[in-house]
Amino acid sequence: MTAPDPETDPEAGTPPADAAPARRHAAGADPAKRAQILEGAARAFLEKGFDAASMEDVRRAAGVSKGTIYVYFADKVELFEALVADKRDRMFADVISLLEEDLPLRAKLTRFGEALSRVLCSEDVIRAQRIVIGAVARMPGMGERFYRVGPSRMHDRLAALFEAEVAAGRLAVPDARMAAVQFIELVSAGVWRRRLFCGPHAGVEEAEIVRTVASAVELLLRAWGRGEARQGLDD
Amino acid sequence: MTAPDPETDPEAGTPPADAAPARRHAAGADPAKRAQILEGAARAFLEKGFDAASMEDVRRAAGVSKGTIYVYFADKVELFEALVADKRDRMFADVISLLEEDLPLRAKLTRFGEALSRVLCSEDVIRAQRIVIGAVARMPGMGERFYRVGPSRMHDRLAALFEAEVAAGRLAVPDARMAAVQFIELVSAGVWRRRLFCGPHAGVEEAEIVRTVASAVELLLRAWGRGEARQGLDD
Amino acid sequence: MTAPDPETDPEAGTPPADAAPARRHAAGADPAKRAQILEGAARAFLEKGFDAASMEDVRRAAGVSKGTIYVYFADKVELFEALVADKRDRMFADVISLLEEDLPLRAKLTRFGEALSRVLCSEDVIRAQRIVIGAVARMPGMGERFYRVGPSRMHDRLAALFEAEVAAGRLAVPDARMAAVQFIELVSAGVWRRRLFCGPHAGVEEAEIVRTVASAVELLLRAWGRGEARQGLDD
Amino acid sequence: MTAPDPETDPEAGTPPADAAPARRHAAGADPAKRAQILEGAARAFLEKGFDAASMEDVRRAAGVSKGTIYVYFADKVELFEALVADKRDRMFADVISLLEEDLPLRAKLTRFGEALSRVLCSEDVIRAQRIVIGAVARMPGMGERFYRVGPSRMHDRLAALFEAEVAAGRLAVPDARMAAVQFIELVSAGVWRRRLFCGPHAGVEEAEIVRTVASAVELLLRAWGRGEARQGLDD
DNA sequence: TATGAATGAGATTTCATTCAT
DNA sequence: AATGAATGAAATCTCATTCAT
Repeated sequence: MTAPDPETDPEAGTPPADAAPARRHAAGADPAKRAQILEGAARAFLEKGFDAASMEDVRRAAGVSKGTIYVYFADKVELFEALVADKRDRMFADVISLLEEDLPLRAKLTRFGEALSRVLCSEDVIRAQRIVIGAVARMPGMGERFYRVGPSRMHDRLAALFEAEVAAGRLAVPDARMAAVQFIELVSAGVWRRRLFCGPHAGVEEAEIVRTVASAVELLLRAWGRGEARQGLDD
Repeated sequence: MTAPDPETDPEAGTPPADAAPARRHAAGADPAKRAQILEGAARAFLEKGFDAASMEDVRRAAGVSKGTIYVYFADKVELFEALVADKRDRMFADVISLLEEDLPLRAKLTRFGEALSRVLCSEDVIRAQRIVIGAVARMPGMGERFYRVGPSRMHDRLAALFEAEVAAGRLAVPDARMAAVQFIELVSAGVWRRRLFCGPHAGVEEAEIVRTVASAVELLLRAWGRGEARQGLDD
Repeated sequence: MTAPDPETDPEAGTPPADAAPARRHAAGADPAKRAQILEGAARAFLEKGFDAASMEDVRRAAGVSKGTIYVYFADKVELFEALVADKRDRMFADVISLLEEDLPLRAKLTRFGEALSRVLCSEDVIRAQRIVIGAVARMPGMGERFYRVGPSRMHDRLAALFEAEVAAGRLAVPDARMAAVQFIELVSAGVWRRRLFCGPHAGVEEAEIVRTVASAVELLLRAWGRGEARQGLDD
Repeated sequence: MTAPDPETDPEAGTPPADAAPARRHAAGADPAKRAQILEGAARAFLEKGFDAASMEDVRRAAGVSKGTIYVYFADKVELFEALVADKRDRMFADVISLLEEDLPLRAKLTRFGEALSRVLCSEDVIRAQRIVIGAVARMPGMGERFYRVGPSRMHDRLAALFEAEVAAGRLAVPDARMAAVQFIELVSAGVWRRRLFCGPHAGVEEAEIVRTVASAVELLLRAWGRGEARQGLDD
């Protein structure tokens, strides 16, 4: 389901780490060192951005030598792309899994919406998105992969859910994918975009997220909810 | 109404060109040359991004000498901020003015939504937004000003419109501002975010925008429309 | 006596200012404007040094346009050399004139020594000397002219005085010029060199100068004084 | 006695080269490379002066890359200050040591005076002094350190010697420090100052130095010498 | 003749990348 | 295989000088 996309998985092609209990890894093939570098890179890039962070910053944060970084990654761009690929997958998997839970529609949408909104608008993730967006001009492939693995996959899952609900007679959406896209937009309506452009506004956000998601759910159900899904809507 | 905010208007403070019938402009005060530099800067920055575009790129695109650029702008950051301030105001004013037109609600929302979505998702504006977002970490003020003059002002106008419609009995939204924020999010649902991360997908976008805006209007009216505003909704 | 050395007088060759009461001067020939530029240059160079002072600093201090400066002086170096030539002459003339006064030897040497030391060690003159010395590598002629017009001329005058005193039987120096050189060195012994390398030490200098000159006079007269010139020396 | 002043010793703080038997030096810690850079800097600065010599000149003279220079020295000023500190200490130590020799007063003063005068008036040292003096306005600390380590320390040593001679009945100076300052001024009387302002006058200097120092010694002893120290003075 | 906006060569400094150890 | 000192291209910015007005 979240099997690594060979095109985007930088580890593809390296011998399986456990093939032999070798004491020594081939050049650039020690997964622990690779992870260590990525961790340092994450710290350095998140703090300063892609251009402003120097390879020296990365080296210092990772605690390895510069030469080693270049054994594992061909250049700064490849390191950054690998880093994004790495974080990306982790980030979205958890949120998507919320859609698999067995809950009433309204509750499921609410939990999913809040989780997604919290993640997307958290300081670190906002910074990461800013950096990725800012780098799209120079690394177009990376942006597209990010979108495909993240938002786009989310749209697919949610659309499938909506189709099931339509089949079950609890929703009357004429276009499940459009509705899914709209819902995902609505759960961070006003918050995500603002956070992208503005610094964090001291702590107000959790309440805002709850309110925004509730409003998104209500808007959706009021427009397209049927049967039990309309319960509690003062019509 | 859209009078230039003195704090954000980069041209504010330059002596009026007609104070004296001087043929010669003061240093850094020739509006034509200033515009020429900004035009070159726009080309250079839009093509490569803030960091990747060098002042030499700007110079070449603008067709002036490096020294001249530094007569008009103290440094690269100031040049970029001036450029953003310059484009920003022009960009949003037109769209907002569509809300003043005398049209039925559904038509007005559709026209406004399409215009906004077209602007926000056009190649140049997307590039500009990517660069601004990518630069927020280093120039926080600029991002905030952009948001305030653009999206935020839009929210205000649309919320006012919704309140008037509520008073007129054509809408039943419980929270006009939330609804405004949601609508603005919906008119480019799925498109804006995708464009931020991905390159242009040759030509498909106009149709997508029309479809998306129509869906946004329907969702809103289906949920909160009253009286004549519900006409045409197959309930 | 202090007639302008044609080689060093930058005004040489310009038509006499009063030849005709012309309303308009030839290009670069208005002595008032020339003086105005030199005055501004003095302020700018004394404050920042030759390299650190920009022609813009000079222009601002002088209150003329850049173009005008270049009408009067071919380049920055020529301006500086003219400035030095200008100040130089004024500076030394007053001190030398003290040697012409009709006073007993001891008093004359004391007055002359103190005046010389005060001038040479005053903040502005120290700054000027630092700048000239620092510029010798690039403008060797200027340093030599400065030395010839200043210290060297001083040596000549004082040597002549000493010879007269020898003839009068009040001094027994075997080498009048050497004695003159020594005396001039002694009147600012320890002070001038220190001031060249160090910043001003709040106010202590006047007392130090008096003490130093007194000691210089005593040393000279104790070694070479004869007759009445030895009065007051506790032998 | 001439132990390096930690504040002014640029090599202080570098890890001892033998802490580990490492073949490889830490960044900016290879003394040979450091010396190579300083050597190049000396050539470049002595030839052109501080401002006129570019880092490119230094790089060329040193035969290293520009990046390497900036590994060893934070910027141009720090490089220059390190260079001055480096030469300064070497320069004065030798001369001062001459005062420790066991010789009759007259011979000791003569040898010391000639050595000092030769050093201070040699072409390279004169150039160095010009540059330091020219840079005092921008780097006041450096000028003061130069004076303290050089002339000022010299005054102290010589004053101590004079005091010992007074105690031994061979000198009757009323103020040993003043006499020391005077003597140091006298040994290069007329030469040092002239050299500061003027270029080298082919080879005449050695004879001039001998003559000047002899005259200085005679002046001092004639004024203040007692007992055996007066031998040879035709009174 | 005086002006000052424009010029562009050149200055200092940074940093992604390499390669001898 | 890992290291990190060295590299040098390229970036930003300054300023002496020119020339159209």
